[in-house]
Amino acid sequence: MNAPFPEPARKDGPRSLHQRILADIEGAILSGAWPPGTQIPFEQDLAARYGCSRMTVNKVMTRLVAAGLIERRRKAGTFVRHPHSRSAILEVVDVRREVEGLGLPYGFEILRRVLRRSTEAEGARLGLDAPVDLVEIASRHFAARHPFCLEERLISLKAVPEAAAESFGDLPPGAWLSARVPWSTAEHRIRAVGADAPVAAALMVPRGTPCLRIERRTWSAREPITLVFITYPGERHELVARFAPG
Amino acid sequence: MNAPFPEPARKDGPRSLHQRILADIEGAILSGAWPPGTQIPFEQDLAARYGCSRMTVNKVMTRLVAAGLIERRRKAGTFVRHPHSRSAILEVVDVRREVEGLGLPYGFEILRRVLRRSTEAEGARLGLDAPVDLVEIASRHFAARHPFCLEERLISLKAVPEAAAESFGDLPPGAWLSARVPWSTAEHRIRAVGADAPVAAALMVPRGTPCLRIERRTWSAREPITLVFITYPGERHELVARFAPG
DNA sequence: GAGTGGTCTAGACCACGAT
DNA sequence: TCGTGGTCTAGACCACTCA
Repeated sequence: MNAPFPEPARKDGPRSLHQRILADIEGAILSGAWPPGTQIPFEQDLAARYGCSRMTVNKVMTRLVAAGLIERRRKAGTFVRHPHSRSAILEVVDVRREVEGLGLPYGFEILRRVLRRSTEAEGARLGLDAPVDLVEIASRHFAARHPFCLEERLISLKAVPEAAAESFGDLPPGAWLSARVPWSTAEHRIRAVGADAPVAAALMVPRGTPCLRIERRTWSAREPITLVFITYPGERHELVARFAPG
Repeated sequence: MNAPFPEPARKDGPRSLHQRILADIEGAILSGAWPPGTQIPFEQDLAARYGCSRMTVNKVMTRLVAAGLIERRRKAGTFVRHPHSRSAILEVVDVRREVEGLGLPYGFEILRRVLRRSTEAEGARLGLDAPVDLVEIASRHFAARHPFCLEERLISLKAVPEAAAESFGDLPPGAWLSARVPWSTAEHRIRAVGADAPVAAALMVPRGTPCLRIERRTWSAREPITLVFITYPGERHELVARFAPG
């Protein structure tokens, strides 16, 4: 879990030294070259490597801590943080926590799991140039034995080959992915929809019931990882986000 | 538009010097003591004021720039930035831009405007200890002469006394507020709802139509500013947010 | 106890841009 | 032109925490 020095990112671009160091380290983390838990070289070593003073490296590290990409412990060193969310809107992907946060027992069930090639429409949604192999997983999350939400997910096997061999019997795909794959960008699209027949059946509500539907796409350095639709039944479910300006 | 030195925030708390400086300046901006456009004292003056080196002040300023609270121009100085949004989820409050971004002509109409005292339920929602005077405004936004969304808003006159005299005939309340009041925290709650009778009438859709409803609350340094519900009809409307980890 | 990060200094030179 | 921010140095001391 130790990292060598980061590969210099691009020769062009960054004017200042600390911007270059920042780009190198950020690149190593977001590309997956330094997966979560990796120990980053010490400030002194990085300073020597870049031929600069410790202060310059420290400024970069301070920014990375503020950005939530790394955590630091005195004497122990600096480590790549595990993926995390910044707002409740993002935490929705960990449905288990959401349910348990309500004080309800959590349940989980796989409805469908298929290995196949991406269709043209999916390729467009995922921003693909050419079709890729993927896993399609439909699953249901329960709270106190009642359907809580429906999850329909595609995982690109080009980005995450291990997903082909995973049954997701124990760990829901969202949690499995977030523990394994670092991501650089995510996009949410949130809509109100009326339940169509399959959704109504899965969630056990009348057809036409207003549902909150979240589409989430995740990339790692331009490579699409996953596309997921999560559908919550009825008017009770709320998505909450808190912000500060900047 | 020039600022004196910032008032020290609290005597307790912040351990390190640059944390104290950060808290002071951030406090001055978010409290409204330094409104947008205010010129902040020069680095050298702040360093002298706090009895520290310029480097220490600079570290704070760099963080404030990264946070988007200030902008800096060589030779000119450092200024408090005008309020801005970080994601499309926040930009939703400027419905006009949203509509014009679709290439459609924008329209706006006030349905109701009432000066009154807050009810108990509203006080709870706003996090008030005691009732306050407020303005209640219902308005409708149009795209290409079709109802685009319904806006139901409360503005606290304790936080924004000028709102009592404002008719909102020209400028929608959202735009009026964001140009005037700095905010420190906002909270969104997003739900799917079926249109009830008044909503169905205002948006000209059948009752029960799934609608996306956003509740947005905004505070300035613990003082509630506004509570607004925005309801979009049907399944076509999407809320989009893009994130990077950290 | 020793090594790490946390913080800070008192300078320095440069580039930009307002005047 | 020349004052401002942008960047960087080569040290320093301290506190925490792991071994």
